[in-house]
Amino acid sequence: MISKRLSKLRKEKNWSLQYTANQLGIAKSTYAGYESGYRQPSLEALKELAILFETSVDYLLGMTETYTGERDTLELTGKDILSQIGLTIDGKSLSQDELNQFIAFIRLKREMEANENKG
Amino acid sequence: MISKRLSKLRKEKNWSLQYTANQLGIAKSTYAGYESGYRQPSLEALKELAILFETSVDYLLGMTETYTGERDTLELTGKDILSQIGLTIDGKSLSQDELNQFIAFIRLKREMEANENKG
DNA sequence: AATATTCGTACGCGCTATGCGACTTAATGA
DNA sequence: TCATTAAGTCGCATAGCGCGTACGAATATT
Repeated sequence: MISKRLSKLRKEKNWSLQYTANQLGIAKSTYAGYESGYRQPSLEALKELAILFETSVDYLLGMTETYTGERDTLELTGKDILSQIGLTIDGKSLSQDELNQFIAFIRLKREMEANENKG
Repeated sequence: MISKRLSKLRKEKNWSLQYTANQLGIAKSTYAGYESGYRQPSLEALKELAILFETSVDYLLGMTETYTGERDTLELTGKDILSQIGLTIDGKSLSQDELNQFIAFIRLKREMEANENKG
């Protein structure tokens, strides 16, 4: 069950086994074992998988059919978001300027990916 | 994390280790190992635990309800930060991949600014 | 065309740690 | 007092996790 869902999720993102394994910090053969059903991930690896694929552990294990779990979410484009919650990187707080640049960066990246998928 | 939650759930139901193990069809020492943190359940056992305690696997693993509203700052380089709080841009959730790129981007930007100040 | 790189798949090995039964200790009741 | 139940710990056998490695096929690079 978990193997099929992992395979499905990875292919949806057009990721290779090697790239996915790199993201997780594990060997390619290890991740490949998860997808083939030859291996089962440890609990720690399982959590990492859910985070990487933006889904829930319950979904990976086939406990639920719904894609995502119900985690608290924070919309970064929200007005005055930094006054609600301070965001830091390496202990140094993020400026609104930096956040705006990031949002623009992600929007551009997503747009480019969307164009790539067109062919 | 999982050990604490199991212990809490079992005590809420006033179940003994033996009774709980019987419900799961495993040895008492095995289940006791889960609660003490000495052992980790297999994925199959994990699912059974979630069913028995009428909860989710994500809760047992601490993927949900770990984010407390008390926190006023969020360190983005924190491990498994996205398991604590989902970040979205334009409603679409941010992947760990994208977050890593952002962190690298900000670090580079800060480094360049530091060099500019040198002269 | 020849070579190099990337992809998915599979195998063997070392070693961790899982699951079990047996044992101990403490608390409760007949 | 003895029996019963609960909780906790330990040693052992072995299942299986994670890794490196290697293969054929497909794609990219020269």
